[in-house]
Amino acid sequence: MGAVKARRLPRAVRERQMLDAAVRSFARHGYQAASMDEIAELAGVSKPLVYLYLNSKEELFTAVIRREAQALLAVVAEAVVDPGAPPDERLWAGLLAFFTYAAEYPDSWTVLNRQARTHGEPFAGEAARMRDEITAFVAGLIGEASREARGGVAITERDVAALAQALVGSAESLAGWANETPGVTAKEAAATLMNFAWSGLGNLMKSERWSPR
Amino acid sequence: MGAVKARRLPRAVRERQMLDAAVRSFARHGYQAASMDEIAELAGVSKPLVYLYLNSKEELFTAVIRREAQALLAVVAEAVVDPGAPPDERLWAGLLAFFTYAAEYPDSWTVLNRQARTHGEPFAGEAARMRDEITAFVAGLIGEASREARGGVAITERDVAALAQALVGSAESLAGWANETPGVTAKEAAATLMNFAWSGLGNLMKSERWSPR
Amino acid sequence: MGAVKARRLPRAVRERQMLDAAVRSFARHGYQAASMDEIAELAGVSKPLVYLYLNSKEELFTAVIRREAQALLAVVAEAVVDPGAPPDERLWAGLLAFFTYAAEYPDSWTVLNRQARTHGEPFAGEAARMRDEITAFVAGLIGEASREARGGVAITERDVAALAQALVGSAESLAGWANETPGVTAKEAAATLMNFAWSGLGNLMKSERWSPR
Amino acid sequence: MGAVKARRLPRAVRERQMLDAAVRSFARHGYQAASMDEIAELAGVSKPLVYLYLNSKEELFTAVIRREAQALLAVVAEAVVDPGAPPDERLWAGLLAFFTYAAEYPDSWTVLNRQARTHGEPFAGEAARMRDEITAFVAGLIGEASREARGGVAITERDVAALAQALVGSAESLAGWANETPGVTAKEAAATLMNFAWSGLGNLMKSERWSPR
DNA sequence: AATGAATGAGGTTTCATTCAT
DNA sequence: CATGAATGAAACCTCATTCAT
Repeated sequence: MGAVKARRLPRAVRERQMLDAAVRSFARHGYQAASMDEIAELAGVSKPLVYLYLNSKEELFTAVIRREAQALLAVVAEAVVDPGAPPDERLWAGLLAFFTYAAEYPDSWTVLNRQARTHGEPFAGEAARMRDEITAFVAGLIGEASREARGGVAITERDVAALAQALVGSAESLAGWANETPGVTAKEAAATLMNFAWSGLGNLMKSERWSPR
Repeated sequence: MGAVKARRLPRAVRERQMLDAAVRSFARHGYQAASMDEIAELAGVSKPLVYLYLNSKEELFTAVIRREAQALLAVVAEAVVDPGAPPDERLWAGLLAFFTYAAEYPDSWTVLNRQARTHGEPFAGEAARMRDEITAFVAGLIGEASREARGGVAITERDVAALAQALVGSAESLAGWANETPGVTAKEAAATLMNFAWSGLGNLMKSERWSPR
Repeated sequence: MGAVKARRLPRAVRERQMLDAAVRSFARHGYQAASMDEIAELAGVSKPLVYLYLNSKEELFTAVIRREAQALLAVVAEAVVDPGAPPDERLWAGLLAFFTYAAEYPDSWTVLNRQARTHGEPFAGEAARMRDEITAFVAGLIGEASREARGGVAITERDVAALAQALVGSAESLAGWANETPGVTAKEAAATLMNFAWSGLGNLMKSERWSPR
Repeated sequence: MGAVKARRLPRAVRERQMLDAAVRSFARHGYQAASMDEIAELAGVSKPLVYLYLNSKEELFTAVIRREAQALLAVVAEAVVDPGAPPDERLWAGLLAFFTYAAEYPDSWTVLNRQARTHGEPFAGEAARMRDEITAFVAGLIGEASREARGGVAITERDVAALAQALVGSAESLAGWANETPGVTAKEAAATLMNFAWSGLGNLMKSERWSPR
């Protein structure tokens, strides 16, 4: 009567169902507006079971953020794994992987980029950790490129950090735009960003700087 | 000496106090977690007065978003007003105004950039309207620059839109980073972004494009 | 600006406006749902003035009931004033006056018949007083008729009271029905009731009683 | 000994308790003045459970009206079930059942006759449906009697409707009077009404009509 | 392993009523 | 005389969370 009952599933399976449901719910309604009732129903289990496995709404959200962050990081890390490749190719691979992920799992991306960062501690911290990791990776690439660019001036570490922030921000913004603009592929978004960013970085390193007046 | 408690103020004054309080509260806790109780207390009035003037939590948040969006737009618009100036100088002026605003009114910026966009309709739409306006302005500058760059290849409208998204995203990201990194000035953030972005755009127009492999 | 200001009217006039507004509001929304705000606005005055003159919502409602009850009683009393006329003609005149009043002032009738009786003390008591007066008058007529009917059996006082209740209830019900059935006149309603009631009473007095089995 | 507090009852039982409590509360205070807090307490449960099962105050009141209307209708219908009996005996049985119900469940009767009809849509409509059903049944009996009365004049359908309204109004009024007058039995009230009404109807059919002047 | 039954705590909203001019 | 400004109190409703089976 009612839903088909799938009883006695192993814990790991049940937990995955719950986290999947939670991702959807948190992405659509936000942390506060998402209700444990809806999540349990989406997951096809009763509420007490959610509590038995995930303990509280806060822990559930944290678990969601952690899992999704790991997934995104894994996808990107896998793409950029070749340490011998030149930095621009590694950046390209990473961007492609990132835009593909954002397009393929929009709820996951929404949770990471919007909900987690918007709803204070401890969620923001959890999300920041992942973002920092990506930013640090990007900063590494920029530093690498700057060291390879002979004859250029040195770039301070803070400059590198700032540039990485800018690049990551571009990617985040483009991901949102790509997701809501019909017909924009991950590849196209990545290409736009490479053109925009890498040339700018290149000039920077050749010390062709822009200055006011 | 100095009224400790100023009672019977005219409506306009009270409304401003309430909106100020609401900006703080929404920025710190988010739309849902902010309580009308706290907002009323921050504003130094009773809850019913907030409802008498602003009608509901939703309308209050909407009013906040509208007021803050207007304020940000006004500041930027004022900075870029000179239509005779070259596009890079106008962009520079706009960025400087923007980073200054974000640094000076971090709660306002948080509400616009995080809370409004994260909490669904009708708030997201209200915030999107403002962001679109800024993005359109940036796109205008990019288009202008592209037309001035002789010998370059044409840039499609979608390219321009994408680049504007990227640039705006960079600015948003840098604003957040500047606000939480001690010692970073608005001018510095703006300079980083100009170097990063404008040169990239310049190369783009000279059709020095990056392409994979 | 806004409403035309009619200032400095004599108190009696203002009070009448307020009571008129209150009758409408109480009839339409009921005692609780009617708001002092709406009543003040309907009356074209500010809320504090309502309180200055009528003191509280409860007193306002009481004043309304009293005024309307007086008005209805006055109308009926005026109709049945001729003490020399036979009881059936006096009843007829009273019914006609009553149905006419209910049709002409439906809000007043609603307040008296529904709202006052439904909302507990002290309102129910106030309305009961008026209803009792009418019922007593009807009982008087019945008693009179019964004494005139020679050869009949005596009717106990309680029978008379019960019959008066029945007759008054018929009238109340018919008034509601007449008001919501298009094309039914006060005269028609009164005629139906006379036919129904007076003959029944007549038979009763001739002791042609109905009994079960 | 004997569970002082019976916890974890099945839903159906709890729902009944809640409806019972609501009948009491609505009868005593009216729809608006009755508080969900009091109803929950009367029912011996917490407020959230009331909402879980009945959804809202409005739905609760509607459910109450429906249940009580069904109960009253059922009682009356059961009494008049014999279609072979002559109309006066069927009326007598129905009246007896009705007065008995009103005496035995005064809160239910108050809710149906006063509160539901006084508090606007959708409650009034719900109550009107039941009253219309009863009125239609009475009208049927009157029509039946009129057809049986040979030699009389035809009674128009509107006359029949009006007479039914009058008879039902009598019954309502007498029920209230009986309930608040000590020592009046249901049988007595029913007898008074039969004497009053049936003879009047009889005369009507013999066309012994009362007319003014 | 899984759930129907139940609630404490807190949120938004409304309204009669008063103060100070 | 008249009112704009202001509030205490209480209502409806929701939700994360737990108990008992």
